[in-house]
Amino acid sequence: MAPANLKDVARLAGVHTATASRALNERTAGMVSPETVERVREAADALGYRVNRVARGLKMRRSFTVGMLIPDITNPFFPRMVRGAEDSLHEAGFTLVLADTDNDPDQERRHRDVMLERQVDGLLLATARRRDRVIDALIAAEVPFVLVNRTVDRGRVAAVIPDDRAGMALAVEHLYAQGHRRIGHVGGPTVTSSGARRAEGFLKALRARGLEPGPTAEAQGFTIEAGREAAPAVLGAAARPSAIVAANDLVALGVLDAADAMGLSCPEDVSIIGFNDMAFIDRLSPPLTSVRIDEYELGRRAAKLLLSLIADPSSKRKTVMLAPELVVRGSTGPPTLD
Amino acid sequence: MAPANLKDVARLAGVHTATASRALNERTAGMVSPETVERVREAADALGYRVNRVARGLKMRRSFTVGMLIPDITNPFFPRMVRGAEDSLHEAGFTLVLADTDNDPDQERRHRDVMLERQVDGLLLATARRRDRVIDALIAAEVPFVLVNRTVDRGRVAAVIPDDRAGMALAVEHLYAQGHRRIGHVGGPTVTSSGARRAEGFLKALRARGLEPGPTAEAQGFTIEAGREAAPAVLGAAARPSAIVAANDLVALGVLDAADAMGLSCPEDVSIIGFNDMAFIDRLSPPLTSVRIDEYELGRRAAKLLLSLIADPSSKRKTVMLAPELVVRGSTGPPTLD
DNA sequence: ATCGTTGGTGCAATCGTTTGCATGAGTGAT
DNA sequence: ATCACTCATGCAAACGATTGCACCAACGAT
Repeated sequence: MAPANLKDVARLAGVHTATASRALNERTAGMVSPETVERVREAADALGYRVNRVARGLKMRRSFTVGMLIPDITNPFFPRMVRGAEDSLHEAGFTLVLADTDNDPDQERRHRDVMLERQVDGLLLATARRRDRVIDALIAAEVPFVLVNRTVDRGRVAAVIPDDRAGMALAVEHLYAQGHRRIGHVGGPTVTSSGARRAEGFLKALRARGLEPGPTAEAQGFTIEAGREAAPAVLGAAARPSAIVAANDLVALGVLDAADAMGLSCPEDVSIIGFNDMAFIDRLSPPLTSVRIDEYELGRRAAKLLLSLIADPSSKRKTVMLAPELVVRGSTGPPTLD
Repeated sequence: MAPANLKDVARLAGVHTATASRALNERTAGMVSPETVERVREAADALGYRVNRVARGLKMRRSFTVGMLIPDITNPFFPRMVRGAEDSLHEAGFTLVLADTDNDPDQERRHRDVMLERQVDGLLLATARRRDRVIDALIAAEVPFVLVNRTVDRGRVAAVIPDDRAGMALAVEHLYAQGHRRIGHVGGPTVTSSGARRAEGFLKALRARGLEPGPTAEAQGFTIEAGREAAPAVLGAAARPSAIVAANDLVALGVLDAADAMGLSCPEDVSIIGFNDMAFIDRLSPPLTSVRIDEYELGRRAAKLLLSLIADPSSKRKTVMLAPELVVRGSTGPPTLD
């Protein structure tokens, strides 16, 4: 037996579908007499009526659905972010559609298109590159969207990102205070704002302390693997740094692996700092000192921003920066004198 | 300017919308002359036409959308599962709608309803309890669904779960081989099939070796916190076990914490085995010995099963069990003689 | 008694597709 | 030349809701 529709409810209640629709809708129930509302509600209950949101969406040209594109849910950085977004979305009656893109522009494009075809009311993107054609097209099409974690170089866009430069300053300051003077950096891909801004922030913080820039390298991705590959260039530099700031926690783990492979131990031979303070990073050996970003809040704020953009498309696109916080653990310590 | 619809395309190509629809659809393009198909395609390209899947879904009574309910994406067990499901779904042209329920039946019910209102073609549930009203309703409504990771006690349902009993046998055998004779268990909530089956499997494996059942306790959830709270009952038993098998990795971490708090070290004073072999569990200190479950495969198989159920609703509901594998690491070792 | 107002309801169009059926042109067999 | 078919296309009715507008009854004010 097919599920009941509005017409069935209306027939049972002895009213027109228009009246039934109004009676069932919070916003319009005031137009209908209280007795009728009651009668319609009873009929709906009796039939187990549930509104068909697809039909409603077609008519209202609003799907109450938001798409979210992330590189990879399997990367422990993202789940908290997704959860933050999901929670505020649900609170507002929206549904989340999720897709992973593996940082592949083709996949991003494809998923973006499918989501638009599904008439999502807006998009949450954690996949931005500094120059991003996928995003340019979104701007051109005037689709409401908010960038999360990463942003683009130019154009007024809505974004919620960590204060990357401030985070790097915290990291460098901590190492400086512990006595480190030769500090290296294993950065992330500079095609992303996180990679670029963190590298900049690192250099700026060094300069602020009057230190020479230490050896740096660029990891090809924000992954353990990429960190492992990039690290030797820094660890093996002529004047080996006594400390390394990594672009994020996964890269830091890669650096840790590389150090291990070179027979260097952490923090005795080299201190290492990560970025994000991912889940479980505190239980590794050694527990990683990291620049904490509230990932949940990142997602939550982005969703809220998107909702306001959807409600009022003419509202100002703004970039929100979340303040980082340093969490000191076992992977950093004073340099060994030599 | 509103995005182009089929009528616009048809007008530009000089044909009826029906013809345009057929021309653009792979399946029906054969009904239309090749020249017309070409003309319609060009018109569609020129206008940047994208099909409105909401409208299509309404007409076809198929949304090509699948809902997935999980307890909490933030729990490192789930991301790989979600990813597995997502990948096979996308491959088949379906979209994934995700929701977290925090193991709260009310939330499960609410999300289930919203998803049905959104006309999802089927549901993937990682939230099952052994007796589950939410699921009973799904059966009654004849909605295609597949359970993942956990299943229900009765009724023919489609499910993809790990072979919990076999997994526990692997764990117990390993400990036995290392010389352990007094083995305890910190189980998960027995309202779930995982909790119940693993506890059963544990006892059965002991009996198979002719061992007395060691001390056991039931954690209130599959979390570190719950493991920490339940562990003392086992660790503090009159005859302290030399090894403990935990219901999953998070519970194992809780047990580890509790042991630590009691001044016991692992694996010297007590060996600990987890279940699932979650991401990063190999990098903790000590690296956890665990019963490996292929989480990605769990999600992938469940999605495939669901797709076949959607394609043919009358097809047989079957339970697929995935074989576990033991991964031995630093948290287990021979018992210390005393 | 008349008129304007208000409140409740119904009518019908509409959102953008898909699809069963009708139609008409062209083709080949008889 | 006729008939039966096939092929390509158009027509119009859905799918299940929402909503602007029209309508009508009741009511209070003058």
